Amino acid sequence: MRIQPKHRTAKGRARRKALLEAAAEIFARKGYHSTTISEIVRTQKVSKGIFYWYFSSKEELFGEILREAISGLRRAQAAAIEGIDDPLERIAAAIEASLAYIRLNMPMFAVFEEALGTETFGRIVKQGHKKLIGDTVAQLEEGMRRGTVRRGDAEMMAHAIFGTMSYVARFILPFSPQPDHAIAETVRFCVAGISSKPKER
Amino acid sequence: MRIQPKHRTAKGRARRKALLEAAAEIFARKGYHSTTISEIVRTQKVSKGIFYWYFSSKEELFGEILREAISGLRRAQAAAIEGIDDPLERIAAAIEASLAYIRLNMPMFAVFEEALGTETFGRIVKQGHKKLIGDTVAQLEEGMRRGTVRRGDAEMMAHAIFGTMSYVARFILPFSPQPDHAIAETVRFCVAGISSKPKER
Amino acid sequence: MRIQPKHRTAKGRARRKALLEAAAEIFARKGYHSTTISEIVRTQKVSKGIFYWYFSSKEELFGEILREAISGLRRAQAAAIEGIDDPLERIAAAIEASLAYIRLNMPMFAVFEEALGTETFGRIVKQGHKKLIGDTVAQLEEGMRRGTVRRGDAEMMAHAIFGTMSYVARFILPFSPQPDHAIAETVRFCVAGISSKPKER
Amino acid sequence: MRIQPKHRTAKGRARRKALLEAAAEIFARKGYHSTTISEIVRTQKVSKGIFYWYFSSKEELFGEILREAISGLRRAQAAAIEGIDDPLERIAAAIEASLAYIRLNMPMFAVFEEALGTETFGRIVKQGHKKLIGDTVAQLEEGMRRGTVRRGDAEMMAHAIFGTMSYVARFILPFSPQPDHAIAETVRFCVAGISSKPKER
DNA sequence: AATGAATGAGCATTCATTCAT
DNA sequence: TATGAATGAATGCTCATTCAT
Repeated sequence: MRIQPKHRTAKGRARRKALLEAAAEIFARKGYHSTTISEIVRTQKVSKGIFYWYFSSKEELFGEILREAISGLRRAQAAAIEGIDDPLERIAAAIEASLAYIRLNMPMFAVFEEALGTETFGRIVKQGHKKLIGDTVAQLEEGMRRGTVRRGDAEMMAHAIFGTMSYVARFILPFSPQPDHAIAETVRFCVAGISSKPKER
Repeated sequence: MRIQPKHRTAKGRARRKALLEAAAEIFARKGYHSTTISEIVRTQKVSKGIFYWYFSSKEELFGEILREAISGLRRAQAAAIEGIDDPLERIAAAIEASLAYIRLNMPMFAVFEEALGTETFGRIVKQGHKKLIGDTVAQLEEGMRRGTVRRGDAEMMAHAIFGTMSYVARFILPFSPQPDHAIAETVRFCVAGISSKPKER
Repeated sequence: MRIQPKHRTAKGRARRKALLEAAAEIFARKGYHSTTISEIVRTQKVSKGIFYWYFSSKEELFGEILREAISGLRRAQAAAIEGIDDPLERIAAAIEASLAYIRLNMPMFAVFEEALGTETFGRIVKQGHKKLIGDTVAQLEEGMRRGTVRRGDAEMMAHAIFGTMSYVARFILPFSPQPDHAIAETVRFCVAGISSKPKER
Repeated sequence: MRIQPKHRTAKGRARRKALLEAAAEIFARKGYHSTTISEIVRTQKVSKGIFYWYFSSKEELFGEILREAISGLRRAQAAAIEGIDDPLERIAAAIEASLAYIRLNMPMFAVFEEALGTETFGRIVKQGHKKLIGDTVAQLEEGMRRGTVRRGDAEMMAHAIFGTMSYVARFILPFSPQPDHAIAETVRFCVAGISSKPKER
């Protein structure tokens, strides 16, 4: 996929980044199909041709954005759980961090579903997905061993958490007047859903 | 929006329905943009012109499918909770019924996200959404009053439930070797997330 | 390649034929690459979209023209030699008929060379070529058996005849003030090149 | 047409030559239109801008290659006939030399036809053509005077010879397992086609 | 009701050429 | 000389929609 070792000058790198970010924003707002190269370059006031100097196709661009979004999320989660010992708390922290990350950095997540349906992007999304789920499953199993997480199908739990999280990030947070409250409630819901202890936390 | 006052004959109604169902199937499989009128009519071996005799536009067709999917889901939920008294159990039953319904009847749900992003369909989906959430909120509040549901933001809980549910329906059920297990685990997760009692159910 | 059993009405068939002929003429004049769909449809004063109702691509169109040109030439040759017994005379008649055919019906032959170089069309041209050469080789071998054609590499002779012929058709006939003279001279040259007898004919 | 008065340094001249040769090879392989400046410069690992330092346009570059190919052919022919007295033998020698020359030095000849069709290059090719034909006509007329070449239209004979030759060079030699045999057969065919004597040579 | 034909705006992509450094 | 960046016109093709019959 990576063919060209170009884009050497600072100006070039800046332009590429600007195009990438503009594209991410428009993709997030309109979806893959409704986003046109024309619109992307128009926001940067450059010619259409230059797009193809920096990206080999619309498809490749979208793939890059997708991959970056996923790996950014994983990094955010990894950073959030560092130094926390209890698996339940790690999961809570990861959820919180994920929601914050998605909210701040990536309206892009909205396009995941559309991408999932396609031949080309489905694989990318599914791969990222699998990794994210795997991360959570590891925590859950550790929690079950320690007794803080109720016994059950760890993978299904991870999916449920992910589903809740991605839904809230996309449909609630962007419109919520008190996003922090929404985040806290979501964490509470998920933790209650997997905890072995009565309620509370 | 436009309710066609035509299509009086039985043959006409049958044709319209056939087109609608063919369209739903293709939309679900390929998404809104990648579905073409050409393909829809091809499956029915009719000319493209005839499509515009039965539907005024691609948009209108999709809207109709969307609305039907949502109202079908609501009907399924309503039927499922009938005769059950405890709100927690009603919710559990509704989740179960919803998952079953989506699984059987509506790959269409996969296109919701794509629709949400658009100017035109976003409203439709959001409206249906609001109703579905409202249904659940009513149950939750009743449960809080009765003490079976833990105190908290009922709307956020409803959202969390809906998020989990729609995620599982789309990404887990279609690929799961034991869908019934997946449904049961999902119900368990959600109920645990809102229940005021220790664990169980 | 043939997918659609459409183009059913007389008007449709007429339009397709008109587009095909217009395309053949422009291809012949400008070559494959320099011919645009825009120009083809412009000559018929129809929209660009309609081109794709009748042809699935520029490539397919060109292939069809190519195949038709080749098979037309073979038919012309076959018709010309009918009823002639002596192989040498058959060849002479075939050359004459070919030149006449190409001159009248097919400036298209000019594009053969361009086509030969391409991945896609090379095969088509080569196939037709092979058949045409095979036809001539058969005559030559018969002539060698009967003693009217000098012994030698029949295939190379056939190639030489074909080369002379196609060159004359493309570069001489279109500009010659006396095409019949040019045709006669070409026949004379080829016959002399393969004949076993002194000069004459 | 434009003779560049620059490119004084040895390095510059070398670069120009390298680009020219790379271009010739690609033109020959892919044809004029399918050859891009990008590809040409890529083979030399230089930037696209530099191309326009050495050549004023793609067109000019191609014209230069065309002219060089033609004059090279004429030189090869002239060298081949030197010291031979009989016109028939001179022609035979010229054909042989031409075929060898084209085979070794110039896959470029394949692009002649494509060039012929264009406004811009047609003139160049035709001019070179005329000279080559003129050379042969002179020999033929001398041969007719001396009685070794049969009476007839010398120009048409020259064309026929050229046609055979260019066809063989392009379509037979590159694929022939015994090119020398093919060359000999071609010479035999042409000589027989113009000779006044029975057969032989 | 139904069809084949037709439209036209729009899209991703390519490429010869020019420019600033 | 040399480069990476930029331009802009053009191209093949798609597709929702309309029309004449």
